[in-house]
Order: sequence, then C-alpha cells, then structure tokens
Amino acid sequence: MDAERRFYSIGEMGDEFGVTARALRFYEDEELISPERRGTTRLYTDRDRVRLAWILRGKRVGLSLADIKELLDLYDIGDGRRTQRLKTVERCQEQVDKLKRQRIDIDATIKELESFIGLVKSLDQET
Amino acid sequence: MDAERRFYSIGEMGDEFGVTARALRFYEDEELISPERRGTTRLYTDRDRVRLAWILRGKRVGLSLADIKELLDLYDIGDGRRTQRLKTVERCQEQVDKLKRQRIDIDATIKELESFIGLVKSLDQET
DNA sequence: ATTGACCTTTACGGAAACGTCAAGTAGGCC
DNA sequence: GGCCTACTTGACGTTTCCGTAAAGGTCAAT
Repeated sequence: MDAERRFYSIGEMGDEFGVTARALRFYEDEELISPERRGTTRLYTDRDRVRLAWILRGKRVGLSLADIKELLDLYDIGDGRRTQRLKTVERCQEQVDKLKRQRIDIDATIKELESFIGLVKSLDQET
Repeated sequence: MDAERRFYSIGEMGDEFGVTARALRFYEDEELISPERRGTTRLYTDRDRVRLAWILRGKRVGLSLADIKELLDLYDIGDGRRTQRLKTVERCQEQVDKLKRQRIDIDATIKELESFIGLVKSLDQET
C-alpha cells in the first residue's frame, strides 16, 4: 500500500478529460477543485480526478457549477452535526427530484423525436 | 369544427406557462414562435401554445434555444425534398443520441446521490 | 546559451438567455 | 375625457462559463 502517489499536470488533466487548462483554473477559482502546488505549479491527485469526473458529469446533466460545488461540499462535510446532516439530505433530495423530473422530460422528448423520425422515414418509402 | 379560434395575450401565455413576457418576446426575436398581430399586439394561438410547450421542455432537458429552433424548423419542413429529409432524420437522430447519453449520466448521478443520502441517514441512526 | 514546451497570473472579451428600466401607445371603463 | 392596465419597442445590465491574448517563469534538450 502507500501506492506510489502519482501527480498529474494541468495539461495531462486537460487532455485526459477533454477540458482546457483555462477551464481547470476556472474551476479552481470557483473552489471546485484544489490541487496541490509545487511552487506555483498545480499538481493534481487521484482525488482531484474523481472530483473532476463528478464535475463534468454534473455539467452534462445540466447542473450549474454552483450546484456542483454545493454537492461536492456536502460530500466533504457528510460527517457534520445532526442539523447539518438534515440539510445535507434535504439538498441532495432536491437535486434527485429535479433530476428525476428531468428524466421524464428527456424520455418524452426522445419519444417524440423518434416518432417524428419514423414519420419522415415513412415518407421516404414513397417514390 | 371551425372550433371558435381563441387567441391568447402575451400576459396570459406568460401566466399559464410560467414565463415572463420578456422571455416570450425574446423567443420571437430568435424566431422560435411567430404569433399573429392585431396592430402591434401579439395574439397567440393554440399552435403557438404547442410550440411554447415544446420550447420549455426542450429547455428543461438542456437544449439551447438554437437547438430547439432547429428541431422546430425540422418539424415544419418535414415534407421537403429527399435530401432535405435525410438531413432532418440525421439531425434528429443526433439529438436523440445525445439525450440518451444524458439519461445515462442522470441515472448515474441519481444513483450516487441516493446512496450518499442513504449513508448520511444511516449516520443519523446512531445517537 | 538558446529554443521550445509547458507552466503561471492578470485581465479583458463574448455568447446565451433573459432582467430591468424607460418611454410611449392602445383599449376598456366610468 | 381621464385613468388604469396591459401592451409595445428599444437599449443597457446581469450571470454563467469560460476563450483569448499579454507578459512572462521554469526546465529539459540541443
């Protein structure tokens, strides 16, 4: 164990995750990730990679960076006081509900687009 | 038939759909809806209501207004030439694929949030 | 020693999707 | 006719999420 702690440069991170260095610095400004430093150079760890993956998936499902930050923070404080935890659960539950509603809309949209595709394709059979 | 054609004012539309008049005018600027006019006043028909519902659902699933406009336009031109129709199907299919990928992300996020909620709640049982 | 690749911060720029006045008009009611 | 309310068209402001120079520091290779 003590598995040879690897670091990743901002460039490597960008390449691997398909984001620019500018974006990574921006996420840092917004306090979504806090890589270590060697001097001024950023060193990303595996923990940062996990967080970044979370951030990007959050973005893909339409969460704002603010939402994502809040959820990541909640993850970090999961062990706070009882009142704190109640709030945590509450906020998470809100997002879950929102995502579930969003899934319903997505399904409806997919369905409609697909049936439209079917219609247009059927027009194509004539001729 | 000839079912008593009703019109709706911009205010009614806003109230019913939960959007501001400003937003409706903006959608018109962007050519997503084109209500009739009596003088300068906008008159929305049922067709406009259907389009608006489509727009809002599109927004909820994360489509940009540009995407939505394109899809609405495709609906309108569904009867174009063959080449045109192929493009139509293609573009729709792209959106469908994108939405399907998005659904996968949503499911994963929901799952993760819910298991986190479970974790925090279990901490709450102690005490 | 110089080049090139990769890193840094600071700062202005820009699209998207409206919000928010401002100033004016049109129609209905008493 | 006067008032109220809802409507109109600009036009500038705002937030989010970065892009894009500008102006350099660092380190390895040539």
